[in-house]
Amino acid sequence: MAGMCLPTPLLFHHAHAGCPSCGLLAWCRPAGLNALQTDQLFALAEHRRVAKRGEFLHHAGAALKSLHVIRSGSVKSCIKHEDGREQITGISFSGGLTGTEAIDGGKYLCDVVALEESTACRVPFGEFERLSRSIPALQRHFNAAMGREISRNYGLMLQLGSMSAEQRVAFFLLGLSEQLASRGYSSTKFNLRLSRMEIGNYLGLQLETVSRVLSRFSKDRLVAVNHRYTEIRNPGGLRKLTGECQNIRAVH
Amino acid sequence: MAGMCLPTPLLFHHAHAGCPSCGLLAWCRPAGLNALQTDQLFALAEHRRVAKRGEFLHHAGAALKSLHVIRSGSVKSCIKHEDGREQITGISFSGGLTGTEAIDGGKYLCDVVALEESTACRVPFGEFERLSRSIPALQRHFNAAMGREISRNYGLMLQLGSMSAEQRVAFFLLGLSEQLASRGYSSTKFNLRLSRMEIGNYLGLQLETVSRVLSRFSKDRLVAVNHRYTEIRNPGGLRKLTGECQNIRAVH
DNA sequence: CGCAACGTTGAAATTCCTCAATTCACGTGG
DNA sequence: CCACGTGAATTGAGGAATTTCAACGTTGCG
Repeated sequence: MAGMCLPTPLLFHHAHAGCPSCGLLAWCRPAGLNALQTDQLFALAEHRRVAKRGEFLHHAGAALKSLHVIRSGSVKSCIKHEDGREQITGISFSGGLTGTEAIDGGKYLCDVVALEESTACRVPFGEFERLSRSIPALQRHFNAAMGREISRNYGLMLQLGSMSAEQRVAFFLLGLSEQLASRGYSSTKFNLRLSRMEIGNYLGLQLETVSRVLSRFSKDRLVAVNHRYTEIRNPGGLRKLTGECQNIRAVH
Repeated sequence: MAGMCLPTPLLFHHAHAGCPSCGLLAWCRPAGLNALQTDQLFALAEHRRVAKRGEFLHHAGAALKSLHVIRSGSVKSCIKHEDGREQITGISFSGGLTGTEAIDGGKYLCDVVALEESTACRVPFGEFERLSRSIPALQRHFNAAMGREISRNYGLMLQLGSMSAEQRVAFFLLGLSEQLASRGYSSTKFNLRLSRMEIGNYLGLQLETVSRVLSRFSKDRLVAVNHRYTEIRNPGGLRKLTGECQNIRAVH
């Protein structure tokens, strides 16, 4: 893991209406907010928080102050045990929301770490909650985002609970592909931002198993893999492996 | 599986202030609502929906109309695949909230099925959402409940991802014990409401494995098991097995 | 009583993990 | 520019844990 554990004093830029490809905007666009409401939400947030690979958006155990909406790049969320073991619980791309697991207890349960050069919008939760009361569409959208997180995890549990190594990896690749496609990237060719170990951790497998499965897929012409560069050659074949469970996404 | 798939016309009683041990009350009590607000919430809900073992609170795929707060008994939530496989994603007792996974897509993803004679309060989601805007404490509490669901699933994922069969079963029993204790039941002696198969499904194990692990625990005097009647004899021993991860609960 | 569902137990098969050796990519410093 | 070290990835072999298949006992219900 490249992550270093320093408190990270990151760069912030303050809100301005012209933030064209803002993650927060991407996040709230589906909410159907009008211009005024969008401005209100914008005024709340600190925009363009920049994090290099391995830097933390927040640490597990810290008091919940803000949620983060990913603007660009990608992050992983992971729970840490006292005994040092770690479990990746999610991977978020632009438009993704992190920190919701902290709302109940008031403390983050997860470390959230950038997987590459990434930017995020930081939304103070208290003020956000207050604002969302006066904007029904925002509240609605927020509830939906929480619900999405819940249902996503259900899918993941299905995976971890009852799928073979091959199925998990196939599922993972397809989910990634779908995610990237919905963000406007190629759905068939991409660079993995995760090491074999991280993938294994996410899927409940050992890194060697991940590697072996990828090799097998490679041999069967389902994918072409060169270290982290990945090309999906036969999505249908992968999908057949997973047993037609495409209705539940693996990656958010 | 005992569940039968008929549309279930269940009994309903309408709200009255004197519903003394109401699940909805249990749910909203921590929210710190005043008498008037409690009345408003009460007026919204249909109370004491009765379901016998195997009956459905709602079916996967149906449009989200209501959330349910469990009042007594227990229910399981499960996702179903097209290919027939099923995965239990949660078990809820009194005070538990179900249906949140439907908020995003507007459709329930889960079947919610009574594990025993149970009662629930049915809360129409649209009206609830509206009411919660005018009662900050309620909104807060609802967000917390959603967050709890999310963090609970993280714990479950940790379990499914990287724990041995023994650890999972130990974890499961301890979680159950803790849950029952917090509901005022004995924490050491209880009747499992789940078959071996259901437990296995929940934990990502085969039913035979569950049975074997329970036998082993029995031999080691960690528990005494007679079919579904279960007695925890040595909680410390179980806890040691799990590797001190008691901070994340397995059962809600 | 007899059937059906549940639970237990054993033995064989399989999957996945652990340990270990090797290669590859990449950055550093001589 | 090349040697070197480091971390990531691949591959193999052996072993452990879990699943699968199968037999059998128990319980409850029609």
